[in-house]
Amino acid sequence: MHYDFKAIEEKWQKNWLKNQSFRAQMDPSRKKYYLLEMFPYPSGKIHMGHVRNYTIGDVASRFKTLQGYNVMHPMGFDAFGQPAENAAIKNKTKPDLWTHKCIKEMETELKKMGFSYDWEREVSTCDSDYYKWNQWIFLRMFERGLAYKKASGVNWCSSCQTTLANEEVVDGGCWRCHTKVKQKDLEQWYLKITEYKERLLEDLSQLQEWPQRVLAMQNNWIGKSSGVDIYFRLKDSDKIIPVFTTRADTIFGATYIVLAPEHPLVKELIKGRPQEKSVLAFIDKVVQESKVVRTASDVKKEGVFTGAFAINPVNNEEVPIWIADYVLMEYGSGAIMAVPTHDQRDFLFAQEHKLPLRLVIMPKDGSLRSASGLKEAYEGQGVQVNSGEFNGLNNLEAKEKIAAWMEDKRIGKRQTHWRLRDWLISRQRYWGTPIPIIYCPKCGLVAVPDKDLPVKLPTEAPFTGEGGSPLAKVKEFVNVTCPKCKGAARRETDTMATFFDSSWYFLRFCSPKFKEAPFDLQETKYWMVVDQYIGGIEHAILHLLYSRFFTKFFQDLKMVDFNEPFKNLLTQGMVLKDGEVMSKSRGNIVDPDSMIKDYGADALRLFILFAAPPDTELEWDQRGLEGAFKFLNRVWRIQDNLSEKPDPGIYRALHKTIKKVSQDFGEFKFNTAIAGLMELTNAAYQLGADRRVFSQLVLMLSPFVPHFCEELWEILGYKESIFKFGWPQYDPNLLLEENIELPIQINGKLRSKIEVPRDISEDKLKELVLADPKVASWLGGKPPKKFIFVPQKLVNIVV
RNA sequence: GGGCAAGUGGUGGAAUGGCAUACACGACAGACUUAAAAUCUGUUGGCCGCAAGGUCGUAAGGGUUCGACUCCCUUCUUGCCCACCA
Repeated sequence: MHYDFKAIEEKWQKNWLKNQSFRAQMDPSRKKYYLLEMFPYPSGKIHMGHVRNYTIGDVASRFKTLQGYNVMHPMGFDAFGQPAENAAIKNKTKPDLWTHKCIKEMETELKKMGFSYDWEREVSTCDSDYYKWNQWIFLRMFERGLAYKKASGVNWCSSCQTTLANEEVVDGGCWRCHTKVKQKDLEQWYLKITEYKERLLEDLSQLQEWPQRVLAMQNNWIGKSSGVDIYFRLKDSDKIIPVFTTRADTIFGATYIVLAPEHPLVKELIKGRPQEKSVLAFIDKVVQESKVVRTASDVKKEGVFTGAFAINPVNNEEVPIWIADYVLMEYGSGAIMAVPTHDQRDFLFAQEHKLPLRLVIMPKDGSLRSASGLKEAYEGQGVQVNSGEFNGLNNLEAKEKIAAWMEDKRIGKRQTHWRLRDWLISRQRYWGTPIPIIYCPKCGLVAVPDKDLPVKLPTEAPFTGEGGSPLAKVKEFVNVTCPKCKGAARRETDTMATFFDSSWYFLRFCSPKFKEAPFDLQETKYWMVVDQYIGGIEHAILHLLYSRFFTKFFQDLKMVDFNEPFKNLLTQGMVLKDGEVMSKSRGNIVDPDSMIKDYGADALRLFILFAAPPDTELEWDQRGLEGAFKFLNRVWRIQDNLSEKPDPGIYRALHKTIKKVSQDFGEFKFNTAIAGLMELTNAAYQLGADRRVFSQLVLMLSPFVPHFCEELWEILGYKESIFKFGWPQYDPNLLLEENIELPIQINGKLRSKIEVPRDISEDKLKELVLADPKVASWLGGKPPKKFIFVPQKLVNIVV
């Protein structure tokens, strides 16, 4: 028979709710711990990824509670977004009703897992109490010029008359009707995150506890790149074309330059030339192409000659000016110098269009002496050749010297470019936060006054997934009076990207019901920063970058007094089945709910933590879950066999386990912590255990399997919840053994073992070891060459 | 193309310079049982050997070291992220 997990789990879930066991209150006399897991999109059902993420968080939270911290562990819902619109269309309901129904269902599922959330702090981003503050924050950014409007290209489906997210472009076509997706210019709202690029980059160095991988990804995304803008002059003109390069050392090998099709100088360059028509046709073709298609990696580089020439300022050579689709207007200066000998892309382009090559860097091994017969670009280091006064220099050295020389002669300037772009937040969708702006024919762009917030999302809107922004069709919403001149005006009908909502929710959790501002200064002073943040690697870039950006913005407004929101970050690994990511489309989902039904939430929690360390992939194994369940039953049965006088060895085992498990907890090594507790359980079977030893075992298990342990704790006679007790301490004296067993190696290979007093002297040990018959036979009568003794570790003899 | 991880028994994994394979799953055997399940107790990296023991062994190759799964170099493979970024 197994323990009655169903009754026990229900009993304690009710008990925790009734006693508000996880209610967190500000208390300056106690040390706080803010533990946060990335809040979910309310799809209705939790999946194994959620179970893993939230179990890791729950265990850490309960451990910190036992350690005596004042723990805040909140939960909420990232409730705006397109899936609700799609589901509403499909199920003929409203996004509002559908979302709230899903939230209810998801709360129930989370409670069934026994997670220790403070439900009093719950927030949903789709509630006007929350999104009001999105609008408020947006207006503060608008006032400072950090929220601004500009025309930009979007993916456009001319058949559905709607914009498409990049994910909705499938093989260059609309996901719904397969019409070829085009690029269309629309006026869109942006946030000027680029204003914070230096701080976002520099402050990464403060985030010592973040995974290297995430730091590297953020670093790449921000993409600081140092190089030189070189000023090419247009032939027979005073016009200057700056080109950006990180390889100034190759400037003498530039045999042509290439402009982006959108480059403002292009039209002027080609005017009246025989090439004008064909160039314009090419530009038309490229510009219309959606960005998704244009930047697809397998596309061949295409380009045309403009008929114009420019002058290379270092040697006054004439070089042809080309236009090609692989040069992007948004990066650098929208123009590049091409050095086919030392850049692979330029090399391929030059081959295709029969453009000349010139070697300027010679590898030191002499394997390459001229550009003829070159099969691919040489991108390695070497010595400068064909480079005027810089010949003979190492190219790395030359790179610096050439840059300085060009600045001197005013033909170039050192320049830093960034990959980071401003953040497009406009969405032509219904289910999101309305952007609080009014367009007045007289006053122009007018901010909605704070006192009129929130701008509420109308409950009804004709959203069909086609035909542009749904809010634009709601007359009562669109038609307003201008707050300034009281004349007729119209509202902005775009909504905000949902990443906006999630960029500050961790601050709202500190004071979720606060009415005067997005968050209460006193509360954030106490609770922030988030001590431990846990979530999926898929948010390594955007969500974390945006949250860091918002935090720095609040810091500038003096709304917070720190510059980074998340001290520690743990990115949990994915849950796999048969080596593949669990997903609906693959049809390899294991439903947590049915696992809870068969084995209980505690067994599920235990398995998912035991099967792999939190930050690596986890392979689902049904038999592993059964194993976890069997282990719990094994622990359960100890209570029937408690003995008054167990073998004293059990006490040493207990204290060893306390030490190991405490250490492992601190490093999030839950799998080895559980292994340690299994060993202690095995020892209890072999050596017997008394009530005290058993209690401590239960106490250490409680963060993993809380219902199970609360029940045993009560059976053991304790009157209060197990989580009101302290984490056990180990006695170092109990860990010391009189005699220890030392391995003896001969030439690094284990050959024998010897039992000696733990604090034995080297001389005494040597005597004993050399007398060992096995050692003697290996020595063969000769004295050892070397005798290495690592106290309390091992002995190694070299013969 | 760039970046970051990782590669250990039949399987998930442990050990981050000092006894390779902890813990678990699976398999095999024994006890209990009329029997099965459950439970308890053992055995379980390969090869040679009746055994004692020997020998090989952490993707491949090299190096550092008394000693390497662990550090360094080269190569291969897999996963993730970024990418016409000049």
